[in-house]
Amino acid sequence: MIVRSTFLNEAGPVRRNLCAQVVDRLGKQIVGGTFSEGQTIPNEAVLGREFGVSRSVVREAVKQLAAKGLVESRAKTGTRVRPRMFWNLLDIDVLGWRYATMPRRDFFRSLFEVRTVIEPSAAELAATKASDEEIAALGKACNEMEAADPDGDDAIAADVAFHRQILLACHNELLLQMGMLIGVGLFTSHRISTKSYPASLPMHRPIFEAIRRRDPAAARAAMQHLLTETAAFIERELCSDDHT
Amino acid sequence: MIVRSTFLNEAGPVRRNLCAQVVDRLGKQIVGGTFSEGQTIPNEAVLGREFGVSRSVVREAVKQLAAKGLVESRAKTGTRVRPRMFWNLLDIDVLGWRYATMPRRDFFRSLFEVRTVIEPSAAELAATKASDEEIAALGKACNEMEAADPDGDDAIAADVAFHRQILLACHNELLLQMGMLIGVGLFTSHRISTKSYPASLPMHRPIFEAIRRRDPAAARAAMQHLLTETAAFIERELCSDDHT
DNA sequence: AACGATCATATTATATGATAATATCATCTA
DNA sequence: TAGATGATATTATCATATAATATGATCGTT
Repeated sequence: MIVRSTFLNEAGPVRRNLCAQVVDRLGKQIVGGTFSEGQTIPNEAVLGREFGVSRSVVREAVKQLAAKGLVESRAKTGTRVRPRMFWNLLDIDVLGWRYATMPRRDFFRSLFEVRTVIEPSAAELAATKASDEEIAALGKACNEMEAADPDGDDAIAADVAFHRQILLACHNELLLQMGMLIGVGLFTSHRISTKSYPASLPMHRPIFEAIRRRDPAAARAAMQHLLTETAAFIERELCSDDHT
Repeated sequence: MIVRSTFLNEAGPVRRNLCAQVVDRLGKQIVGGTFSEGQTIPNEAVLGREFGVSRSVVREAVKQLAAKGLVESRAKTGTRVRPRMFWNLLDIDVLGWRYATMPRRDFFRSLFEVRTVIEPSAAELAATKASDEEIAALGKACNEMEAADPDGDDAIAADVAFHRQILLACHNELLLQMGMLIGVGLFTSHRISTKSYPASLPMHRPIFEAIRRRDPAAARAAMQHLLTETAAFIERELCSDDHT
């Protein structure tokens, strides 16, 4: 049942520890709602049988999920799912599981709200603090966006790189990491709505130009514009598509 | 050497698992710089002897640290500290360890930069989306801030509650969790600079009033004002104090 | 000498089984 | 009914053994 991925070193789903696999599967189940809040999940021995691994592996996996705030284990009581409120959504895994199981529309709205909070301010900050090298890198990212095949993976990568470079220019590690969360969201976006890329593409260069001119207000405005327009575009697309 | 905290149920340092203790101690060491980037930490057996616990406990702890991005373990190679860039700073533990070992001035600047990015936008958003109940709660938090003894713990708690309530009113789980990170920072702030509380207190009510009037622009401006002034106040205080 | 294959070794990865700690629940007693 | 007591299930910790695997050494070939 379990694929011993140890033996597949090729392309496929990255070669990983059994423990990591269990974390992933259990995590998905919990975030996906197989077990509801407050419910106790099967005990370690049962999970071990279910996943085809030893109790030690299950334990290590459960500990990791506990560190992510998903569950809490206590002797005799068992391990129970903590209220969603305590889930560490800023954990990249949790976020991924969440994005994967969320209704599309909710996902987009939530993502763009966060982007709207962070990115315009970040652009403003970057216009103040960016070094010449960072500005050059941003220009390069801009070029790569324009050069990439809109339907290929390079396009996504270039888009993510552009936004990441702005955060990088803020010289603030916390902001940078928040940006990486947004990056995860962007990847998910692209996978769902391919048409938004060509639409948003021309709005990127003005952001770069503003930052290069060291014009914070213009940078903020340009980023704000990009986000507003892109959000509206995707909203329309979702409307015409279906009503998931 | 190790205190079996299982036996002390009193006030003291919260009763916790051995595993959690090891996570905490090892985590602090790593973030604090006892081991530098790329360096391999002692193997599981040695760490076990050092902390006075079995290898299994060390393993579970190391797995958790790996989940936080601090280390990476591979067979034969051992467990090595990952580059700081990969550390999951958005993890509440990592952030705490980091704040504790950072120079004060850097800490404050970084914190206020993040707050300036998030909170004005959040205030704006809250003015749009807050429910009547949430506005009432915000008002209550405001009253409690004004009523609290400026030197007591209640003051900090009320301050954190106020800012948290604004994030809560945004109805966005990601923003809320980012806010909780700021909360951790606020606690640290208060512990270092007690004098900033009375200074910032009168700037809170205008924020509440703006949100109650559903005036997004005013809410943003009021929050911006609070942050700018408080940051300046603390900067001055640090200057006159010492040069850590 | 340079290079590649092979093997020894150290370390983590996984498995297994035993004991301790502890929260829940039923039962008993006042 | 309330409180104490004990049985029980489950996690917490420990100890030990085996497997997998990456590093570095050794050796042989060119």
